[in-house]
Amino acid sequence: MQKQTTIKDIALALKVSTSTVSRALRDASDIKPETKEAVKRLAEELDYHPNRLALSLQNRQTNCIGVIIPNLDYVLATMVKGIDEVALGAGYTVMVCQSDESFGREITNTKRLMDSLVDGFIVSVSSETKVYEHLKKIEAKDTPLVMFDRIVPQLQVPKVRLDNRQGGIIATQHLIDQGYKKIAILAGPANLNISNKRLLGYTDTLKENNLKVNKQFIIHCDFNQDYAYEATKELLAMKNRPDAIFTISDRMAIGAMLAIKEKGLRMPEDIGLVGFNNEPITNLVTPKITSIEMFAFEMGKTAAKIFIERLHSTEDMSGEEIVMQPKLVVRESSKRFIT
Amino acid sequence: MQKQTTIKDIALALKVSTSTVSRALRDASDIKPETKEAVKRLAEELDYHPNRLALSLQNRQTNCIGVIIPNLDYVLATMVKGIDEVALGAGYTVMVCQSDESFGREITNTKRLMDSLVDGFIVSVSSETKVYEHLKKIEAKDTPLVMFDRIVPQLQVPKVRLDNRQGGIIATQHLIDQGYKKIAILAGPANLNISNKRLLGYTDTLKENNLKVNKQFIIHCDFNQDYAYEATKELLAMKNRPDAIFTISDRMAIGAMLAIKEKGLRMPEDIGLVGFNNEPITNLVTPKITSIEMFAFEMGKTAAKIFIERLHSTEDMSGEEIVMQPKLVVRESSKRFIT
DNA sequence: AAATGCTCCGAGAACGTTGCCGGTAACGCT
DNA sequence: AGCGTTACCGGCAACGTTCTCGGAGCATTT
Repeated sequence: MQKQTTIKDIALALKVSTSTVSRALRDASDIKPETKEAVKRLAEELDYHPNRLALSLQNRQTNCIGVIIPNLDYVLATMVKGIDEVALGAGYTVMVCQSDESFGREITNTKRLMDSLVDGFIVSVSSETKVYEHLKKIEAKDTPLVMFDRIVPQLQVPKVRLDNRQGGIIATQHLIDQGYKKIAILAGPANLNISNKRLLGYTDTLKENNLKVNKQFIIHCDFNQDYAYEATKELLAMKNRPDAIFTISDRMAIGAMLAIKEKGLRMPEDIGLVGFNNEPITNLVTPKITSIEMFAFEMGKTAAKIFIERLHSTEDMSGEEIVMQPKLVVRESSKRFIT
Repeated sequence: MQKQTTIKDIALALKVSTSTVSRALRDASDIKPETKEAVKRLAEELDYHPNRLALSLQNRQTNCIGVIIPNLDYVLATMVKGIDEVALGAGYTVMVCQSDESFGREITNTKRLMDSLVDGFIVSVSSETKVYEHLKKIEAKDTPLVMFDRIVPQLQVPKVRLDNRQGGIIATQHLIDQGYKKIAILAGPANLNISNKRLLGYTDTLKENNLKVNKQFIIHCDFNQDYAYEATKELLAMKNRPDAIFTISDRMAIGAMLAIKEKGLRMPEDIGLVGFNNEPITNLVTPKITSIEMFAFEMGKTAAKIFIERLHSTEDMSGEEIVMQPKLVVRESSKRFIT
């Protein structure tokens, strides 16, 4: 394709060896100032750029980070931005690959990047991922791997995650404090750790408050507005319907909201609603939706920092786990009492 | 870092040459079936993966596409998804780099990827980009470059874009048809082509309908909810305020909506509002916002297709320009009459 | 019996760069 | 005069892969 100018071209033109050119360009010692100047001038003139491929092949590092994420929704995009910021600052380029919530594509992506294209991975698993051989293989090859947000607890790698149980707790406790008694939860995919931890926070809080845990009120469904809409319709059709719904994402909260409105119920009077992620949209719909802030940008930055630390440190960091605290943001959809 | 198994390891173990191993792995001819089998078995056993770096260095192609985008909002994320889909299918990996609307970072990103890391670029410029030397340099080096969405007309490269003028026309004509007479426009950054083309459609349509173009009603501001909010407040504070606002993005429409609501005006009765992009949020707020669908996913797919075509074709494609037609989606914020 | 053809394989160069080693010249010191 | 030191530079190997070329060994043809 393109005829790149190489170190050889410069060497030939200046009648010196490639070694000398290399030295000059790298500001190494052992070089006469005049030669250095001449080389640099010609390099500038010919618009020389070092071939990163050759460099990487030689010193076995690419200065690239592979970021595998399930999609590019608001939260993930924000996290990626955080990763990007730190990575760029540290001289790394990130390769973002979406698995599109597909296990198969997650595997394809990791495999492709594994072949010496990246120095390591920052991963958040897809909702389909139930088996982790591809991730184990990464660490088995001594390639740094850091997980964030949708982590896999049983893997011995550094992790950055939200205190999801705590998120479930503060959401549920808030609803209870507002006088709701029959609280349903739209939990995410059952094999996702974040789902289960938020669900755990929910059940624990119910028990804590001596409220019955009703299995019918626990619904697992995809992170998807439409599924949430359907699930909510079913919930509301019950003879003994819930008087509050806690959804594990804002997208699902939107779906729930649509179903609630369609049914003609008022929020927060007839039914309470709490989402998760604190996306901007929660502040724009009517009623505004109470949600849980998870500091996505910070989480992305932290993940990248940990990754770079892992990359340069020789000691074992597999136990490292950074847990961020969520924060309740109360809005109209659940505020019955003035507190 | 990791001790990769190479073709050499296999050769050594099997007491054959690396050439033979290479042949076996590539299913080349000139190889005895038994040898091939043996090599393949051992490769499997040792979990051999070819070093993409070495391959790329050798045949001067990386099978990577550099995608430079200004941010990762809904529209761009959707486009990236489209690019991803086509690229993956064609055996390419994409490197997504956000310039974060910063000219400096756009340059950094292109430079970094230029150094033999990608086979070419798919680019949408930042809102700060007013000079295009970095993009010219790409094509000067015979590296394929395709622009999409936020294109630069004066560059001789294949382009995929929306018919932005047409978008401006249908939005403005719709408002006129609904009886609005004093239509303001929140245009984007003045140096962005998409802004000016949508603006052009707006002014042309006003003239077409014998309506006066009021310079005070044309406001350039960033693609930003807050700026749009402020700008709208100013518009509404005029003695002779507009009775409709056309914003060049939905994010700006949201900002405008907030200002309108704050002022106590009703949509569509007191004032009409039309956005651009047809993001899901337009359908969720109250009132639902009329918008222009731009088929972002399709545009992403097309850009990737054109890119791959450009990559493999020898003939000049610099004149290629694919123009997609926008579509008006009428919602509550502008519908005064039943049509 | 010699020539030809086929099947299979190895050696070596190349891609662009750096690291290591060695070498030459000039200089100062005993 | 001989030696060590310094400053500067070139040669070569290596990173992992493929490509081109040139065989060796054997069977078939003339």
